[in-house]
Amino acid sequence: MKKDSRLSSVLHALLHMAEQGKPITSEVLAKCMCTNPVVVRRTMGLLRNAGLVTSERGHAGGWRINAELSKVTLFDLHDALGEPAFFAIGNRNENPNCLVEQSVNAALDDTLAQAEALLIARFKSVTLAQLAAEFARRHAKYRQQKD
Amino acid sequence: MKKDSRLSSVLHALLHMAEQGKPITSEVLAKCMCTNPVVVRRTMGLLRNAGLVTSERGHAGGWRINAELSKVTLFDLHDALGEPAFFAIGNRNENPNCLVEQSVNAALDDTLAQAEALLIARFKSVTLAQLAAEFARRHAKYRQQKD
DNA sequence: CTTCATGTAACTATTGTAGTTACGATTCGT
DNA sequence: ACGAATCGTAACTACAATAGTTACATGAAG
Repeated sequence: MKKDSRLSSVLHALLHMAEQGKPITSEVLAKCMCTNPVVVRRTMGLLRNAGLVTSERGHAGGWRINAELSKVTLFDLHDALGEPAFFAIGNRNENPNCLVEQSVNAALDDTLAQAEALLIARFKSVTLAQLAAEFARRHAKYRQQKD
Repeated sequence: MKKDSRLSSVLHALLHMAEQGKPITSEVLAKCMCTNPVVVRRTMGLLRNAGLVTSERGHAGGWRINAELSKVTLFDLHDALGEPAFFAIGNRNENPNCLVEQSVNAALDDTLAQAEALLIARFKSVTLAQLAAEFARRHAKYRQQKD
């Protein structure tokens, strides 16, 4: 299956929006992410439903962040996107009668649950503010190398 | 995307094969897993390529385990299946020029890498023998409840 | 009232497993 | 030698979810 890159997308968009004070249009975000404005609206719309961003139509319209960067975590974004599945592997049959299959499912479920718990814990611990700071570091280093 | 259930499938098949001394046909395995013999052959063929099972054609043919149960781990099976992707989420663009996107990718990559390391460690620590033992426990309990 | 934007529906493209059909290639029993 | 049982494999369809595209409606600002 094709990987879901929406979390990656919205993080990219949100950090660019954080840099700018004014609203950014779907058109600009789309160009910046090598895609189409409709895809941007569709994805950002999920964040709007969750109250994390606002959108305005017409002249000087666009998208704006509606939350403190230090209070929005990757988990919040993943949640706003509808909690897409983390894993590309899973059980063949979730409710088997076969005891063999039940044992197999239990073993895989247990392992995946641990990995998911780790992912969720990490997602909850990373904020937009931290990512913005990390970007600032990269940016400073880049400018330094350029000189 | 549809989840990859091949690891689950081959575990189920291998444990049934371990129970039986003689070869099991694709037909029987298929029935047991509610699928088609061709799907079984296709998937089990990957294990044969890795030397974990053997197949024989003709009368009294079928599939047989070709390894010690205590030496085959979930990792070995995942490897034999061609190391399918663990995750259903990922970066939009793996080699971006944009420094913002690089920061985002680095953060996600780091988190996913940790979860993947955990999965791999667990997969390496679980053997077919352990799963067979776990099944035996379930089986005993089930027979006890039935009495 | 025109232009700039978002909102949204509808359709296609993509990607990989799963399922199905068909047929070829072996092996064994008689 | 024949025929049935099995695997081997190609080719095609089904499916599911995101991504991409086209088209058009809606609303806000000048």
